[in-house]
Amino acid sequence: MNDYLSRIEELKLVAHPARIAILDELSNGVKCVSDIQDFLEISQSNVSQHLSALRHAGVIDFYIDGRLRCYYLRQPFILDLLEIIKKDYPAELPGPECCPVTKKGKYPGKRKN
Amino acid sequence: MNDYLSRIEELKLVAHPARIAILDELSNGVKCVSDIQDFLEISQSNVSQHLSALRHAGVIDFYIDGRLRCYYLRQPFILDLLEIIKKDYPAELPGPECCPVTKKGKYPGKRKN
DNA sequence: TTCATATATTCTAATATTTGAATATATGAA
DNA sequence: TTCATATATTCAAATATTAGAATATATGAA
Repeated sequence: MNDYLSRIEELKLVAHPARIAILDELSNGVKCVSDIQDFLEISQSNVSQHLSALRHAGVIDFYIDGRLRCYYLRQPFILDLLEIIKKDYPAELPGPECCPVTKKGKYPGKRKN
Repeated sequence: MNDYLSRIEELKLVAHPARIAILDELSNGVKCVSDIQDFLEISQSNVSQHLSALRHAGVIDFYIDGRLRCYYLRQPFILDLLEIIKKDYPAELPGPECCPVTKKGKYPGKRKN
């Protein structure tokens, strides 16, 4: 229940184009900051800020190779998330029965009106 | 690509405890606003605002039964999202090889330092 | 009609997020 | 040492999100 809420927090943190792009890249393996910068069109400090936010949330982590920080994915949840972000879906779910023109129908719940 | 970005927008919109709770409830079938209010502990106008935001994004829709607005899920993507939000995951992914104490290792990328 | 119920909208204050600019730090090379 | 590279941090401005209060609207019942 608490875990459920923290997953929503994580979702919120991650729901950003640059962050998703970073995570998508990391899902293919370790990347250092400069390599991440190369395919993102944002400033160095901004890349760093995104990495920092993701790291503080435990979504990613890094190890060091000389001057390079080698970032990698830590949260398994992210892999599934990336997958469904890229998946194709039908335009919409089959709806409940209601008139397609007037959009009127019967409420199946117990509330009486 | 454009679709990919709009899915991230949708993710951002949806990454909120009340909205996830609403969508989770709707994933079990049609609900009218009052029934949604009953299990959420937020004001009527706030429920309405969340529903309005979700509807404008095409995530949900409604039909009418008298004074009731019967909301239902429209976006198939949301069902998969709800599923992974509730799924259990191992604490972390198997990391790349690096010293667990000093956190030092070799960068596998082509960048030379 | 009039009323009560169901729901939406508008406005506003509080708060959070995002970004760029400037600056700081750490490390390997010379 | 000194320097250049790789990366982080801090600050401030711009912007977006959230929630409550007040009010509006639509509908069925009386």
